[in-house]
Amino acid sequence: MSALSDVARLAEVSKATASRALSGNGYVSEETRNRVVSAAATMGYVVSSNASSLVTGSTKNIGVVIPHINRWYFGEVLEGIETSLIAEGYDLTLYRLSADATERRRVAEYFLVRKRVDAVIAVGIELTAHEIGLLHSLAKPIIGIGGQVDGIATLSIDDVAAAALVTDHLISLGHARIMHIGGFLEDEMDFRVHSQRLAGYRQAMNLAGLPCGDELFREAEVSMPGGYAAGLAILADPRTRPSAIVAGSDEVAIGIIVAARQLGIQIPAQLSVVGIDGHDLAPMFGLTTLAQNPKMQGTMAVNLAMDELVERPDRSPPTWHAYPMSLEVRGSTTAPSAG
Amino acid sequence: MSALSDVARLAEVSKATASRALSGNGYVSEETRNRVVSAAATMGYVVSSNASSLVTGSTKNIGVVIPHINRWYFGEVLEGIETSLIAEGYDLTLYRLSADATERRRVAEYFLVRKRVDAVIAVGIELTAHEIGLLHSLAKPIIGIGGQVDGIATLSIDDVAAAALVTDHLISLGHARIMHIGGFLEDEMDFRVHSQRLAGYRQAMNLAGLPCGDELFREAEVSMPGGYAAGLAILADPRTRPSAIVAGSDEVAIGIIVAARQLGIQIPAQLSVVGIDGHDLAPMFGLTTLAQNPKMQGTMAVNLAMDELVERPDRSPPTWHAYPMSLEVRGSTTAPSAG
DNA sequence: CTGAAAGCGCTAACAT
DNA sequence: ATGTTAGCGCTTTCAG
Repeated sequence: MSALSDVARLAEVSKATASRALSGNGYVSEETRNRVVSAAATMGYVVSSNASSLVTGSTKNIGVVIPHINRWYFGEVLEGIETSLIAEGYDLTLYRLSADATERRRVAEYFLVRKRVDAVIAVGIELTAHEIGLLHSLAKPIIGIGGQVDGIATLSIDDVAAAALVTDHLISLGHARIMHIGGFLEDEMDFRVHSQRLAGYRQAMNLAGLPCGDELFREAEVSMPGGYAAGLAILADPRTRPSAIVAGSDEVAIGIIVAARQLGIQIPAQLSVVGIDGHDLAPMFGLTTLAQNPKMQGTMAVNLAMDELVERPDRSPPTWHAYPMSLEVRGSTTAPSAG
Repeated sequence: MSALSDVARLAEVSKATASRALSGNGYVSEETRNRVVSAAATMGYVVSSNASSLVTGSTKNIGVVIPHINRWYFGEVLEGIETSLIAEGYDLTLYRLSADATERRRVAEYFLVRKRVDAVIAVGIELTAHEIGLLHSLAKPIIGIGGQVDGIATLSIDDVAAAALVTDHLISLGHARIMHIGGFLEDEMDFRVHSQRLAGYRQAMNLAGLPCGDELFREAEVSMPGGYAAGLAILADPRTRPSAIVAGSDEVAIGIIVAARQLGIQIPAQLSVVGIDGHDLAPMFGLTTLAQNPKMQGTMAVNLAMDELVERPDRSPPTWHAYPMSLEVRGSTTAPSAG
């Protein structure tokens, strides 16, 4: 496990010159550089990031805090982050944050603060003022994905508008009895995504003068089995069945579709279902969805983090970054046979 | 950003004593320890892992190398790893390894060697002899999940036996025309999982004296859309349609089921499908599967890594770890109406 | 039980 | 353009 001093000795230069030659900081003659580089190569030398970080203060490592790994949206975001980070020469240290308050404190106060990371990307997690203060006091950039938080730059779609958009789509097809099956409103971790989508649905329904009371809303676990269970429960009775459903997420929507098909309900002839996300399984299930690109969100978050790292290592006023991708309804839903 | 010296000053002890009090190494009187600990608490002191690692050589960080993040199996394994690692007080640095050789080299030789990690867990990736030699020469434990590799401890199911088991299950139900839809055999990253499962299928078919030629095998992308596309292509023509399918993975199996249902094929009356994995969506799609528990595999890999870290920091002969969980067929498939 | 001192491997002034 | 020097923040002998 050779050290810089070994390389320097072999190349017959000082440690300082070897360091400059390898890192590219400072003047080194072409010839010495070559000598050092090839010396390093023959010895299989790689810098100790610990030693380097200790003196420079930069770790070339970014912490990603995320509530789930194996849910489609989060997996996509994570992949996007990973790809962009590697391309920038950064490592990614992963912290899955559960809803458990104790564990959360531990991650925030202990793991993230150990000088391990240069910046933090929080996905789908509404950081507390205390957590943000902590990171801010360490002059560590924080980027949020999936919602808005005071004091930090965040990247998100407008969930209210998105839900309103898909609801409008169903209304324009002539549906009148439209249900919303969304996520549990008390899910404490996220950026109120579920309640905002519910609000968007209700906003569109109210504007159209259509009913959207509690009997037309149901909470489900944000997953295919969650949507499936809700679908079975709701669609079994033909008399109370809605003609269309706005699902809180594509995973829920797909679960509903599977349940509907199992009950012998024709889609879209007897039931229209729309979701939000742009899940790659949407075409396979004939799902109409409002497409966003979570992988791209991950990439953008990395870019944002890089900007903050480079341009404002000192704290300056935070910016709100609206998610600039265009959202468009993908897939089509024919008009209902019975309104 | 207080340092140990600040804590020491506040507690009116030396840096050495403060270090001992906080880390628990060495003798410190109860009273001094309390003084130091409370001083640290009031200052919000957290050790610099860089400085600490630099002198101890241990990073309390484990590198996880994985080919995909957003595929069910890999996501589950990753979650298991993450949970267990956090519980052990370790961080997890994530490296997604693509099939691209250049990128792979870079990750292996650069990222993993920078003294950032104490050990490596490779999931679904067949490390090359060179890569293993590299890690070995650094005395870094490596654990593999999902296959076997000479020279390192690995955790895996017996893919041949698993595929034979589900195939036998179909044979015992009276099926004679059984197809296998598996992954691309040339997928260079993995531990030959696909070819081993194909071998297991053929072994069982041969033993039963049933045909299993090339016309009964088809490669598909290991995903739901991959299985869906293969299913549509294969099941469209009733004359060539098999009565049962052994899918290479549950995701493929679910894709096939969705395709079959879309084609109006009754499952299991007209077609039986079995998979391997124990996907949590299996019940929802009425899929019979051979259950393993990838999340548990992740946990076990962490335990294994911990053992190696603690018990043999020096290199000693590697062990093969067969995956000890019992595999059982879950779900049921009724007998075929037409053999 | 506690303190002084050395040094992990590197980078960044400061000299030359 | 290169070398010398002084730490980065911590752990760990070695004394006491």
